Amino acid sequence: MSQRRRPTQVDIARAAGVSQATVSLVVSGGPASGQVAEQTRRAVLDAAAELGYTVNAAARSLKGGRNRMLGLYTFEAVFPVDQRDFYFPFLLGVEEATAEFGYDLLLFSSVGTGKRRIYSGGINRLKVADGCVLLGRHIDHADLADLVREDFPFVFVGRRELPGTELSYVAPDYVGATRDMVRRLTGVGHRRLAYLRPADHQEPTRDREDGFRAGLADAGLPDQPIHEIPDDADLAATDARLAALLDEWLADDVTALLVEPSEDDQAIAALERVATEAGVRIPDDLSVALLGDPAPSGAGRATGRNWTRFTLPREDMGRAAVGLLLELLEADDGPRRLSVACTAVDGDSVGRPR
Amino acid sequence: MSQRRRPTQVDIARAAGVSQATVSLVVSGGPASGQVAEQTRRAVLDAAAELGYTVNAAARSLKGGRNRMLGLYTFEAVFPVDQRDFYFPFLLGVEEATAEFGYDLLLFSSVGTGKRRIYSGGINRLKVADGCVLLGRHIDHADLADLVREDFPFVFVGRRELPGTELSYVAPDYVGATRDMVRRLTGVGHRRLAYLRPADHQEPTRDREDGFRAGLADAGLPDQPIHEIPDDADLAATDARLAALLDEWLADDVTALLVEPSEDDQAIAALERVATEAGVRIPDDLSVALLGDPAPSGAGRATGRNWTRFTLPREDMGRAAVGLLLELLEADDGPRRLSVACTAVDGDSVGRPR
DNA sequence: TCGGTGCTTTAATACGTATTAGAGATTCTA
DNA sequence: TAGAATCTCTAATACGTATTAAAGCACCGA
Repeated sequence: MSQRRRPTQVDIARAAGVSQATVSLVVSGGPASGQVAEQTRRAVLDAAAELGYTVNAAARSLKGGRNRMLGLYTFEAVFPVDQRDFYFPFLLGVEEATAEFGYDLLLFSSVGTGKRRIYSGGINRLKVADGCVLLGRHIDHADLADLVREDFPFVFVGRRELPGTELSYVAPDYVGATRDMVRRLTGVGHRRLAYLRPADHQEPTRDREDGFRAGLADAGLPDQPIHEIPDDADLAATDARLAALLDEWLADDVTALLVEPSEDDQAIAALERVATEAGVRIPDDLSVALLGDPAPSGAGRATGRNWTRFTLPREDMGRAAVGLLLELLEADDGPRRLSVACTAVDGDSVGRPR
Repeated sequence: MSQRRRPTQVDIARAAGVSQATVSLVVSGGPASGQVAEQTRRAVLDAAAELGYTVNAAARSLKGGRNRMLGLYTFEAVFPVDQRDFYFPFLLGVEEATAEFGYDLLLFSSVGTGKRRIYSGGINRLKVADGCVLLGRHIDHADLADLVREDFPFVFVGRRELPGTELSYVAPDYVGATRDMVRRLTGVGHRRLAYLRPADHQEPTRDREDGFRAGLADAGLPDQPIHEIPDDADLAATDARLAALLDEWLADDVTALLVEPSEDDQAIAALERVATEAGVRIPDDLSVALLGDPAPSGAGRATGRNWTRFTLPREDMGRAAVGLLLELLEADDGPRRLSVACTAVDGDSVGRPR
């Protein structure tokens, strides 16, 4: 009646009067499946149906080395409230693509990992999955080095560089998106543009700068001013700096401004404040476009303004990362990179030049 | 340097000059772990760290050990757009609690499983996890029976009954929530209440009825009318039926109505239509409270009205399910049940009696 | 010195599957 | 009709782990 134990291939074999190997041949439907006589095949299938046989995933993985599981490792907690909105689309894309390909998704909790312990915690857990998608800003470089050294297949969401190695990642096409944004501004008549970026000079920032220059070149315009906002300055200092810049721009007939959002969006909030104070209306007196999404909990969102910007194709990036990872599993012949187009968002912060 | 194959306990054993069994004792940290000499333990740990050892989940499950992984199996896709809002909080709760207890979460993709195929898919994948949280409305009873028969630890989100067995689940406290809602209505002066429920007579429906009666008893009121709305009727029929009921209630001096949301919320939409047509204003002429959340994509939400209702503590339920599951893993001594309190939501569909 | 007593380690085994070399049986070829 | 070719099936094995009975060892009391 109700067995305590699930029926195995051995049970089926006994019932059908064949060997376990034959059962395996029939049910796994592998390449050698055709060599089984129709009559035998039928007997096995009948017995399997009769006993309610199902394959044991653990055993199959053990034998084959693959688990048909993809991991998602996040360097920060994905779910906490203030991050939820930002990370969810990535998660969504990863989950959908994973399911589509018939894999299961293993979410690794980095929460409370604190110290890296080899067995229970730490990066090694990842390896129960066939490969891993990595998500999050604040990478533990030691962990990352471990993964690379051990030749574990993984794909980053977002561009990552590790000196001396080639990582696989899916990155937004910041160059193209920025170029398009410039094109859009010049398209409505702007001829003097300024560009405001955080002080730290990572790749995403450099890419946007390249896009900025390319956009200007497209429009046959000369290079235009690029300004930095220190990330760690206090509010007052930021305001003062921006006020000075604003004067400079107005004096210089700048009619449009590109701003790269930083992690806290201080600059964006400050800009809104300073402009209001100086009687400069956006977009009437100055068009402003953001080169990316305002920070999820940052001031840029808090202002309530619907900024003209481009937005990360987060879901697509998640999906693409899974695709890349599966390629990597298929043939581990080197790192994979992929650029995904950003989506332009019409806001109300861009108009025609005065 | 970078091995192609993942190091196993045998590799560690060789490196540390001990046996595989010793390695297993050290790294699995089981009950007999203390019997290993400190010096040996250290040697093993060092070798493991050196080689980057990680346990093979498949092998461990096959053997019957624990993985510190909890599964989340959904009978429908959790993420598809139209369900996203509804299921997400459960997922959130499950994920948070899982992480809190230091487990990882394995999301099983039921997507595309369609027919239960004997070989690749099916319910048995679940067993790579230590236990499983089950989520979703449309259960495959055969799958469920399998799980029970095999004595696999799982906890349902939502009350489930399987004839002949005792399942573990976390369920909303419909009795208490309904009782509170009645109390609230009688508290503001209502003395004649009516109760509208779908035709199918599942436990959740029965619970609410019990709560209704209890609430009436609390207020010292006699039993009040209970009406059914057939679930499969067409729109016109539903409208006609409701119109008739509305007349009846008004003639009977009913001032407040309790409605149990059904899967498609036809009744709620119909109620709004019929009331408008008859010139009956909600809540001025008739107070209406929902005994639960309107269906995620149903008409009840579409009306745009902010119904006074109670809402499922979805996140709490997810968390509680994980807690129960961990208890179950600790001591498999029988099914566990838990009731979670619902949250009252102030809407604008309830007022004082006319 | 001998048997006993903790203490530490190991050999052996089972879990359920996929694969491979080859064994039997049957049919084809010359 | 012998030998080759073909068709079916099976025995044996490996995958990596947890568990258990027992082995080895040092130390102790008698």
